[in-house]
Amino acid sequence: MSLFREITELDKLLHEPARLAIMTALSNCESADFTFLQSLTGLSKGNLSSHLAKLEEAGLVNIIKSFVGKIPNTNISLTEEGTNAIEEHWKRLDEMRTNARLWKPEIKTAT
Amino acid sequence: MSLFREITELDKLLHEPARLAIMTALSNCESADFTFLQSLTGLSKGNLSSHLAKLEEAGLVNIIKSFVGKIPNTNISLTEEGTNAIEEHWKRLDEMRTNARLWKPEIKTAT
DNA sequence: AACAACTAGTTTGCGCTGCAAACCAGCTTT
DNA sequence: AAAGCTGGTTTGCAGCGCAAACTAGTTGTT
Repeated sequence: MSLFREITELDKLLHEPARLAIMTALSNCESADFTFLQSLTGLSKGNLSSHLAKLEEAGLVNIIKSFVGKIPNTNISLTEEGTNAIEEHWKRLDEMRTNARLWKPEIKTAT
Repeated sequence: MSLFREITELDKLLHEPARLAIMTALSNCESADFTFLQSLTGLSKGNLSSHLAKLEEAGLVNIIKSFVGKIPNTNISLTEEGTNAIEEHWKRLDEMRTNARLWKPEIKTAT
């Protein structure tokens, strides 16, 4: 029961599909640049930009802007906090599902 | 890459934490009543009511109202469509994660 | 040199949605 | 008979995600 209640406390910041994809991707590489994430997720530049801004504000990602030759480049990586957060998030999702699977297939009432 | 794009096509109706919890719960029992779902999820009656209304509108759950003695009782179960939808949703989440895990831990660029 | 088109993003505006709070109807206890 | 349960529904608004518009600089093209 209690494991289920946790799902309603899931961090919306991480659970939003676009950001879940971004964070999951970042958790499996050292870093990625803006354009890579854009083609990975299929998001528009605008959406990606604002999602990244939110993740940065929350302290979950580091965003480093530089120039590669003459061309601006935005490199994104997880902070330690971000790494922990996305790991924890997937753990909660797993727990919810496996917890439900332990049920007997009966009719559930409140009493 | 393509598996990742799917995440941005995740059904928002199902992905919302409260509804994900409701649907996952229902997928592991024959049916459940309103009060059971409320204590399971910790949602207020108001929220639960409107979430269920949306799921019903979408044809994902059946809602049967009756009286148990003198007390009204609302019983909720998945439709076949609902059963398929939640199963498919979890499958997509799994695919995203496992796909990311296959990556080499390098720096990802667009080129 | 001037102009169009492209790269790499950011900002803005609005429609939708989830949530809390208010409300409703009937039952029950005092 | 009134206060307080149970079992919900409706309402209002704040916040969010998205598309479109915009910014800033680079690379052809003529």
